[in-house]
Amino acid sequence: MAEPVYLHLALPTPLRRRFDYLPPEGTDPDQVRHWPAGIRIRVPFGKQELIGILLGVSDHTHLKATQLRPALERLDETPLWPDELLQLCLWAADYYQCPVGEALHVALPALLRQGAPAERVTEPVWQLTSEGKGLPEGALSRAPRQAMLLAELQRRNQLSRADLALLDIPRSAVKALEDKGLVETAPPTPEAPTPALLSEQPLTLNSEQAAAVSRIKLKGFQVSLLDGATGSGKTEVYLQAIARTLAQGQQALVLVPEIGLTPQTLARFQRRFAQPVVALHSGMNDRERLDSWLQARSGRARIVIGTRSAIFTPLAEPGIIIVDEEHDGSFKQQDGFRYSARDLAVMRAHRLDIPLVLGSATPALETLHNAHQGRYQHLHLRQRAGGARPPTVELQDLRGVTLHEGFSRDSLAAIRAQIEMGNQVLVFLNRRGYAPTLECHSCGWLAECLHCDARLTVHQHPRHLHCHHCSHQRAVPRRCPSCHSAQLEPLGQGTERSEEALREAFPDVPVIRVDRDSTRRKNALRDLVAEVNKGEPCILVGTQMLAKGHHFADVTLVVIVDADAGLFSTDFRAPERMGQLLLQVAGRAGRAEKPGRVILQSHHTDHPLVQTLMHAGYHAFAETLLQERQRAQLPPFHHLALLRAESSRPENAVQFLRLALAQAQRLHAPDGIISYLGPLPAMLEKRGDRFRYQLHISSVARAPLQKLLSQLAAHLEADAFSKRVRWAFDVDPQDMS
DNA sequence: AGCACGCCGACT
DNA sequence: GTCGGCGTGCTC
Repeated sequence: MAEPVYLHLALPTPLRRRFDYLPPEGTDPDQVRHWPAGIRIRVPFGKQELIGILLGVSDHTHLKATQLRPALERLDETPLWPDELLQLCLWAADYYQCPVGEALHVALPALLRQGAPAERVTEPVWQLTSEGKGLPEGALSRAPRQAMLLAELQRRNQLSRADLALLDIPRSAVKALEDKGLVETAPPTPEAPTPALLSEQPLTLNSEQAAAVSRIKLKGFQVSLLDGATGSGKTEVYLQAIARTLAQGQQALVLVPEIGLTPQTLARFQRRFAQPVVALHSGMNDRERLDSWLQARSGRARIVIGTRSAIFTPLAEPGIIIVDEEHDGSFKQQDGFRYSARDLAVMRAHRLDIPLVLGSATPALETLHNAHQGRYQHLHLRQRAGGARPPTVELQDLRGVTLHEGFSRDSLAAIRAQIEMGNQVLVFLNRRGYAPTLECHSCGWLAECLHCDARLTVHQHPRHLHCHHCSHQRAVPRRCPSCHSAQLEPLGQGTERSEEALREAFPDVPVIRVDRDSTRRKNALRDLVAEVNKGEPCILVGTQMLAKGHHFADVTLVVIVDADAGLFSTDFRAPERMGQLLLQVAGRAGRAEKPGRVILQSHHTDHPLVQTLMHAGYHAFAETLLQERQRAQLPPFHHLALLRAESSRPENAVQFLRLALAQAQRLHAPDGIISYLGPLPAMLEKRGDRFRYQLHISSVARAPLQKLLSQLAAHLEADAFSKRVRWAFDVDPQDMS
């Protein structure tokens, strides 16, 4: 009789264990022995059924025969990931101290998690009818979406549903052309390789851009930091580096920040390359995401552009990875599997032995440090492409100055001057809503959230109080709940209030607010951006949504209402983020021939960090911060991990962390290598009725920290007390809140 | 995480 | 007399 054989599976549970099963009933053990890692297996689990990932097969198990149950079904013929990517996921689960099953789960498109077949469903495609082909160019000028569809079909013959989504062409436009008899559906033609590489001429590079492209390797591992101010033409460098990769028959993976994946970004790649481009982002439905994923895996898609989780896209012939705006916080997942897509990109490129480009105008301190250490190649783009001049930046000292709804008289005058000259103005304020809180003028009562340690934000459209931390909402009280006075006043500035104030001050120009609330509707942001890009004078008021991924060529003045947020935070990364955000916003001005001007309103104009940023620039600013980090033994000089715990009972979370600290100290006594801090309350101690605390573990070296975390995780999981709290590690935390 | 079991308060 | 609150325990 054949030796018994056991399946070792990763299951989507928070348990840090692998689960062993018997092969499904009726399978031949000698065949099962050859099942590859990375296929999905459906199994019974308690009273439920789960889909697990096969990690391996062996003739050993630590369990007794009575404890084992047979698996139900093998779901895949071939592994879902190439071995390279499965290994990367396993490495990441270990590095970020996340249960393997959860990590592998996050790395899969939703439909595959649910058991859908890993095959493309062949959908019909749209093509022109003979009547449609006869139409002259520039027809249907009164229906721009339909005209765009027509133009695309004339250029590319056929468009799939995914192509339409990528080009942002609504189904209504397709339907309209079908009804007119200009467009018809057809079965998809078998895939023919597109011979042409480019569908438009590349731009001429300036000397720095050309040098950058030539210094990016064609083959072999290399990390390049492409360090160039807004408008210096980083994207063109990416495009030309990608073109070389495509020319040698390989694919490109491009990661962009969450709100950076705009239709404009996609359109730029689509326009340039005659080869299939697919996107992967949160705005797509499950079917579209799976389709892009499968096209990347099969190698049909030659360029994959996606947000954070796209780092887990399988590629048939990977050739280059690009991470745009690499400093952006959205590359770090903030719950569950807390991975950094940028850091994993470095690891993946290394394991694939291919080049990686990290691009930013304001590189992360970690990245700059790596460049200084010679681990990354540092490529500078100092010239502004297209001859645009950098904006002039001036500080507006607010001390002792009368403010009109948050604006100084000088700022308002500057806005007026630009509007009168027919230009556009951008007002930046990183606070949505009307006012950050509601105060009783007679007794000092403040509107606070019942579920969090936070003030409620006043909103006017519609009028209500809103907690930005737990999404709790309440009506605005008419009288103070404490002293019954009617003198309740909104305190401080939000985007809604600035919008209102600017409308009153400038009744003749449109004031356009851009924040999460004003862009909730589908396509709202696109429509607002299109409106602004008509070039008519207007005032844009908005949050950091305005700072990323959008170009407003006619903006000549940027007013930053409050430059001080972040100077006095307890989060050690706050000043870095402040500097990056200010420069990103400032970069919106003066992109075209028109020179730009930036006004920074501040109560701390003589703060050394503000001074350095203003007068010496981002690199000197970053240098100062790096020196502070070194002195304070913070990242990137020391490595940091948090053990986070939360519970509806604060004493449970604190007690859990105390036990964890004691255990950690037994495993690795504090010495010159590892040190401990805490338990400390999180920045928002109570959030959504849960009390949150953290233990900081810092280490001079990676390896001992890694070893400690693995051992500690095993101990914690075995401890019965750990079941009373929600706990997780956050390795390389990006946000201390 | 799910999903069970298990023992104490306000309802038909 | 039951429905259901969430504490505790288990899942190959």
